Amino acid sequence: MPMTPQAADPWFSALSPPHRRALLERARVSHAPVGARVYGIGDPPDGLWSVSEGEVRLVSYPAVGMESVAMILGPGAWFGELSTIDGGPRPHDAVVARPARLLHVALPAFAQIAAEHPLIYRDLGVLIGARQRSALAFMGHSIAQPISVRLARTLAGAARASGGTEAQVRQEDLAAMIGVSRQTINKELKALERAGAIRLGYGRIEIVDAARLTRAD
Amino acid sequence: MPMTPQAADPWFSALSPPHRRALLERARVSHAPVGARVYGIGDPPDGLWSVSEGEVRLVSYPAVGMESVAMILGPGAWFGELSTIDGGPRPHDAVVARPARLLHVALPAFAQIAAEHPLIYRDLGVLIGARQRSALAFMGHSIAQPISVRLARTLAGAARASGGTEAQVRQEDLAAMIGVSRQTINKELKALERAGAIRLGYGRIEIVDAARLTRAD
DNA sequence: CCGAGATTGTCGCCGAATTGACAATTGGCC
DNA sequence: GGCCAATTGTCAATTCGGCGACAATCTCGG
Repeated sequence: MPMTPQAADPWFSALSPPHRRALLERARVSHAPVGARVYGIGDPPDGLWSVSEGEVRLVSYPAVGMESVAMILGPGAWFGELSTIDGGPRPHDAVVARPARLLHVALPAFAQIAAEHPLIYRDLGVLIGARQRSALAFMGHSIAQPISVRLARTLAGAARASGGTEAQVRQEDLAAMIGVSRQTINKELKALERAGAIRLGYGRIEIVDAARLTRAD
Repeated sequence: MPMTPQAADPWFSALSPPHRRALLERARVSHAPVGARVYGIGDPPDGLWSVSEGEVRLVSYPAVGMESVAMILGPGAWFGELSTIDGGPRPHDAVVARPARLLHVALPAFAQIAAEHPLIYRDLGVLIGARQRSALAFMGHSIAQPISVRLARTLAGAARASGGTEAQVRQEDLAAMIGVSRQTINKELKALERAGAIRLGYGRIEIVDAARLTRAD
């Protein structure tokens, strides 16, 4: 595990060296235990964040009493860019799912970076664009693809975020991400396990055969 | 109807005057008939566009033989920002739905603007951010809200895009936008009509009582 | 003015997913 | 080590929306 997992992130590693350096220099390190809320939905912006270690999840509440995990962020991922660029309220809760070391570029620090490197806004736009492309792909799937396919992609994504072959999610989380009931997810997962693609555990799912998983049939 | 409907667009009108001027100065006017494709899905970026008159729709194809209208753009709306900032392929087809006058800021022109006004990238990021917030809201609804609510919001949005109280969409388009069958949409529309919220026509839907429409129950 | 194609209105049947319920299993904590 | 809460596994009943089909209505172009 490298000292700077940010180097493994496609967005961050594509930045120009001065921009990379500026972000890292202005960032403060902090640690947060499981359950901590980095920021809450509706909060005013407080700058840009990155996960160095552990896991952060962006969750929203589409209806009262319902919780939906929108994104799982592992080491190297940057987040909080939307409110940072447009100044609007946070669209998600960001909660720590596994003990985390975080980088935080506070809003004044970001403003200083921007004053020195105005093109940092272009980078931020590219990051939002990447999120937008993910969102578009997700919407396409949710309308057109059967549950088995969506489940397979969600599983693969969750495992990739954690950087391994294991997704630490409850079946109920998967259900909320995809928008179906837990019972339906359980049935599909059992089918995937019978097919030898995954192995089911308590609060975690191990991916045994990634090829068979994504070749959803 | 003003000479520059762009002034009515919240994004464009919030730009700094120099940025506004730069975009308008570098833009070329063009006209396009119904059915014309401004750009196609997968195309390399060719710059930024805006609707001056008429209507453009962004459509995607989540599955073979399936067509889904993602967004309806009326006078004043700017589009094409995603590929312009990240250089990636177009995520949609942009097709003309009503005879249109368009503004086009070609990629080299945009590069010149950016060289002179680097902060234009911030504006572009804000525009993508607005789209991202819409997408997040949409995803929340599509998972959690009943069809009647999603239909009401989609109708309201379609009418607003056209700048009036009438949405020029086929029921089949609504079905594809929301992700249900045309028959289901028809049933819900009939219910809304009985409730006095809308009036149904051939290829168009008139909104009679916007309050009753959004107070979906 | 009229015909062809497009769009809407409405069946009934069927399959899939939700709901509600409950037992079995697991993991953490005192 | 043992208890409690959380999670998983599974069932039956029921509802909801999809699909195929077809008539009715509308629009547009010749």
